[in-house]
Amino acid sequence: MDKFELKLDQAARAAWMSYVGGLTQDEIAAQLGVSRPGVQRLLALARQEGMIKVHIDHPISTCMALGRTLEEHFGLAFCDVVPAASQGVESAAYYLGVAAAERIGRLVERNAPLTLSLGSGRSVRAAVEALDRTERPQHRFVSLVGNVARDGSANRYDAVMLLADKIGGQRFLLPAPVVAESLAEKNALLDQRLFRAIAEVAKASEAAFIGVGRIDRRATLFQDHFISESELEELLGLEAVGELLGWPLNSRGEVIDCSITRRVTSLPLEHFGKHLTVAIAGGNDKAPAIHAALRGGWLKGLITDEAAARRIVDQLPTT
Amino acid sequence: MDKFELKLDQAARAAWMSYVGGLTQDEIAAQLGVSRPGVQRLLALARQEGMIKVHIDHPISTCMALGRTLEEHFGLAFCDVVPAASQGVESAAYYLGVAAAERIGRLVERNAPLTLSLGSGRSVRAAVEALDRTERPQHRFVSLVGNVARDGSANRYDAVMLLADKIGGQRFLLPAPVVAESLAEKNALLDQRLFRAIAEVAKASEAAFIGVGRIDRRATLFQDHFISESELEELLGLEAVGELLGWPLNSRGEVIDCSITRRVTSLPLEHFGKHLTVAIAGGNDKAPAIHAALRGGWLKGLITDEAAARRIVDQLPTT
DNA sequence: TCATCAATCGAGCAAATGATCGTACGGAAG
DNA sequence: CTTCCGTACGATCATTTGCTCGATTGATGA
Repeated sequence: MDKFELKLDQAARAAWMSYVGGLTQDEIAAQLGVSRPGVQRLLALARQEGMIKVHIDHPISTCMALGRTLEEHFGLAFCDVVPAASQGVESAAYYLGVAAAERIGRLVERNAPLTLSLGSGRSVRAAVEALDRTERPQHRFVSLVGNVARDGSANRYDAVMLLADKIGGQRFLLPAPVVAESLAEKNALLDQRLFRAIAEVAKASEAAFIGVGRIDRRATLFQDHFISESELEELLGLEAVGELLGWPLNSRGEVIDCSITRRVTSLPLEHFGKHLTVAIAGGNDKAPAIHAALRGGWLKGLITDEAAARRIVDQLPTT
Repeated sequence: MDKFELKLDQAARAAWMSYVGGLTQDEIAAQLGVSRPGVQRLLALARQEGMIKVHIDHPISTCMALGRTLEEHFGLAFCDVVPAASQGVESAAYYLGVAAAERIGRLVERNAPLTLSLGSGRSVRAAVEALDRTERPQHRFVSLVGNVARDGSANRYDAVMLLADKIGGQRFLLPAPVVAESLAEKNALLDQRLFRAIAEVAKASEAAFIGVGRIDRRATLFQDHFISESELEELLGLEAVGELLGWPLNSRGEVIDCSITRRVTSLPLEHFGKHLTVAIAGGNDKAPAIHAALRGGWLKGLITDEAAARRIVDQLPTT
């Protein structure tokens, strides 16, 4: 056992004494024969290494009720609703990420090989960041959207690399922009053998965790220059309210046919009919986009927050 | 939803924000619109109601190694070793109780009807106290030792009542002292229809969680006046080192035949051959008694602490 | 309607925790 | 063997949490 493993062992013991035994850091220090700040560091290490699993074993009724309503109305396999965070976009993504990590964790813990696909987005990334490490080299992870921005840099919200690092599986990335410059460029990309091979892996995946994009000036598609200002206006003019994997949707959840749609390089949404397609998205501002995705019937699972869930539920026809 | 349920809901939300979201109590107070001490009270309520489940997802190597050694040497289905507590008997029982509650919880969570039997003892009681509530009215819980002390009061360490309250199952208590005043009294008790009915339920149980008693002046049998001082000396003279369900054992784990043994009203240990019989006991002083029970082959599972485990392992023949 | 009692609240204080900074130690390289 | 760099430690300080006590509010009974 090397030094780091000894450290982890001691951190586990300190964590056990603190969280289970209810001892103070001073008490633990006395028993382990280290200083009080040393115990503090051991506990911090235990938290950082993801050893401490906290589960709140009591449903929050309002979140549960919202989730049940959305499951029933849209025929979802599940809908997890986390408490709303009112402190900024990062912490909202973190809450969603923790809940999503629990779902992803349950899928990847099995031994039979699994092919899992990921979209992009801040919440999808947060989910992978919140996921604990494990060793399942038999699994495969594949990107559903291109991981290259228009300037050639990697997509900042792509998480397949990190997921494969954590779980040890094979990784399949799309070296392409989500929206091509032209129809010719898109066709050239789709014709590439690498592209077709990755598309086949994606089609074979059992589950997909994806974000939901909004269509406004803060949309990633616009901010990362995949579409121009005039194209944004075109989408808004066609009443686009959101996007899934780059495909723009109107409020009924229909993919809008326009010049942008023809240049999207992602696998068409129709291919995901048999997948467990799970969206990870929340926030008041995202509610219209999430609602559209639900109405379009593209989703089998949803991980959202209270703010978005409430806003969607408020707009459902009453029965 | 009544006021207490609203309170529990709010406590769950505060707990989620604190333990999962990592927010401070001031931050939670701002979001929930209550005072900071109010949040502190909500978190205290959440802890008191057992909503917060903490699991340390990393083994402590020394505990694990001791457990594996004892499993292999004595052919146990499992051996859980918790870190030693050095702060007094109550906290040692608490550590053992938490680990045992996890095992009991896994058994009772199933839906198929289960019959579970319990011995008595401080650690058995601590296990039931640490167990979370659930609703399984189809289960049955039965006492393995009489729940009546010599003066007619209820056994202070009997936990079947509490267990049945928490899980909602049927309860079968033995209205008898663990050691009768005389052989005639014992025979009269065993002849009672109620007694025989409860004994049949106990025989039908799949698992039994029992304590291990010591034989010295601090033994419960002596302190609660089931045996006299001269009888204690008799047991010590016969080299009794421990007891299971009132049955005294020598260091080889054999039940000692003597005047006390003939008056014990519990089900004889031979009846438990096919049960998952799990002892919950720890502490340096209990090590000889636990070791005797192991050598006698009476146990299929053990939940102990590091101090006891190390002392037993140190006495095993080396190979 | 008023008085009393119980429950809950928040201010404030003590205890516990989280983090920073200066120092020391160990290992590696020259 | 010496020097330098990186890591870890403990003292100390700032922040957070746990708890107590006095005050307030609400409910119940006369």
